Amino acid sequence: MWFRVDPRLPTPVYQQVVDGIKEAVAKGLLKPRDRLPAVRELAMLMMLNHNTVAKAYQELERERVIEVIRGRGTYVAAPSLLANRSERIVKMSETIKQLCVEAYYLQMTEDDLLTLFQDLMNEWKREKGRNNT
Amino acid sequence: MWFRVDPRLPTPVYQQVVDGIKEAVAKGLLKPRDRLPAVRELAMLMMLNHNTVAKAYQELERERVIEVIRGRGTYVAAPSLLANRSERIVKMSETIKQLCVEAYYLQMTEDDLLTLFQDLMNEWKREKGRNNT
Amino acid sequence: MWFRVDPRLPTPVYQQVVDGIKEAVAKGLLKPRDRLPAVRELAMLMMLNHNTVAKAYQELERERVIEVIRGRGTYVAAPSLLANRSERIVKMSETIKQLCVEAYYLQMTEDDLLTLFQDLMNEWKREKGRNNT
Amino acid sequence: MWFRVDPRLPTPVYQQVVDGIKEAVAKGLLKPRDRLPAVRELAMLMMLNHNTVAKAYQELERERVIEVIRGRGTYVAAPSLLANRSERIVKMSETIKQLCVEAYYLQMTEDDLLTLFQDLMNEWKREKGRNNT
DNA sequence: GTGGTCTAGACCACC
DNA sequence: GTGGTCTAGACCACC
Repeated sequence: MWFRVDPRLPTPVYQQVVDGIKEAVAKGLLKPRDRLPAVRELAMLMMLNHNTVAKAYQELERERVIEVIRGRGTYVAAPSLLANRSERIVKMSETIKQLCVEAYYLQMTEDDLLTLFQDLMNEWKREKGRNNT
Repeated sequence: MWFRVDPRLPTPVYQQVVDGIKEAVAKGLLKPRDRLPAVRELAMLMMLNHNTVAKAYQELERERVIEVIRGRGTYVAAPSLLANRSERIVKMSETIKQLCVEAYYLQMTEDDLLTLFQDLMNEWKREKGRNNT
Repeated sequence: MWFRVDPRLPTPVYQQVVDGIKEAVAKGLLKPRDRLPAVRELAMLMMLNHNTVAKAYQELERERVIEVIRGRGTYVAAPSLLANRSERIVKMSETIKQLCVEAYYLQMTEDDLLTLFQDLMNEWKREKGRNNT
Repeated sequence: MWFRVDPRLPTPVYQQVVDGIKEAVAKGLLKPRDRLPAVRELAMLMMLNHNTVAKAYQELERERVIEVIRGRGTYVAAPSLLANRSERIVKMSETIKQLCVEAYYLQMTEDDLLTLFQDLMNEWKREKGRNNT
């Protein structure tokens, strides 16, 4: 499977499934039109109840990450853009602010943070490249 | 007060208090040795149950953000370094990865993200400068 | 074809076929005694499983919208009146009530709703006129 | 209670709860800031499982009809407006179109439909007036 | 007391 | 085979 789930974490299991699949799509491990495992199949593989996986799939469908075709199966959706530019920037800014607070408590300098950020972006880009060829 | 709390958000109220105070400290609005309001005082000001504020203070003390001196009051702690370098990098990397996933779904290019990141870091630095003079 | 079908919608595909054909008949695009495509033909045209189309035709026959004559084909039925006046009013009232609830949440005033209703009724009438000449 | 639920209907029970509460709010039986029964309380009253009611409440929160404050209770939300004018008109038009199709099959004339519509709107207005005084 | 999550297991509509 | 719903019952975090 493309991700793991740990029931001991405070994050609900169904949310971990949502995050895991979103990450796999973002990385290019799952591409638009790819078929996802059936609800009960994924539940079996990950040792979860089918209701938990169903809830994750429903949430992913609501976020337009996947498309559920009843009686047929579940597929990765074509990318779609909902929010406008300014809304997107507000959202990203919020996440970046949290990053800065975290960096403060880990006593990283602004330069350390910027360097780490650039390194990881490059690695991320490379990984996506590998998955797309 | 240095932050706001919204009970309707899915984030627990006590966690919002924790995050708000950590952010105020990171921004320099609250400095080491500054005194925080008493539990019941802050609860009154923010219209919260005092148990909620008490729980937040306990969590902040556990994270060594504040120091509670019984009978004397609650103070912002001097900065301390707990994790070692590699642990710190692992933690930050996890947060940055989440940032990349979020950026993917908002269809931001790597360049847009990097630019936004640099802009916000500069703004953050300026704001800290203002609070420290 | 006189309508479209989207398997991703929560409405079952066979129901979309039923609704589409009923709408085409109501608009006068299909008139009594017009011949409908054979099940497998319509299935091919709309890229559907023939079982799905067969189920839709069965439902339409049950509602007396179409008539299936074995070995001959499928035809739009002559209009017939099943329910009595009071039952009809109860049914329409239920639908109108849902309309009012929806209007409330879209914050439309009664006047806006009435105006929109009258406009659409006129447009509907004109469209039917065009199809009947 | 302000509505009924029938498990034999094809509409899922949790959806009937959603519709029932939305209707009660639209009619003014429930007003902003009113407290709803606790999940388990409503479940008991309506002879449903608490999970079913919880699912309904979550859906209502997503649609911004109610606000859930964890650990405290559930309240009717202040009215909010999300869609813009043209989107709202598109949505209402879709519902009105369905109304016209239904009217055709019940062989109501346009005049009958308009009269019925106006009558029900007046009744609806009166009922809301009663609940608001 | 409040809502949220999860498993187990049954039943159902749809394709 | 596919996803969706529902009950029963347990456990949990939060206020």
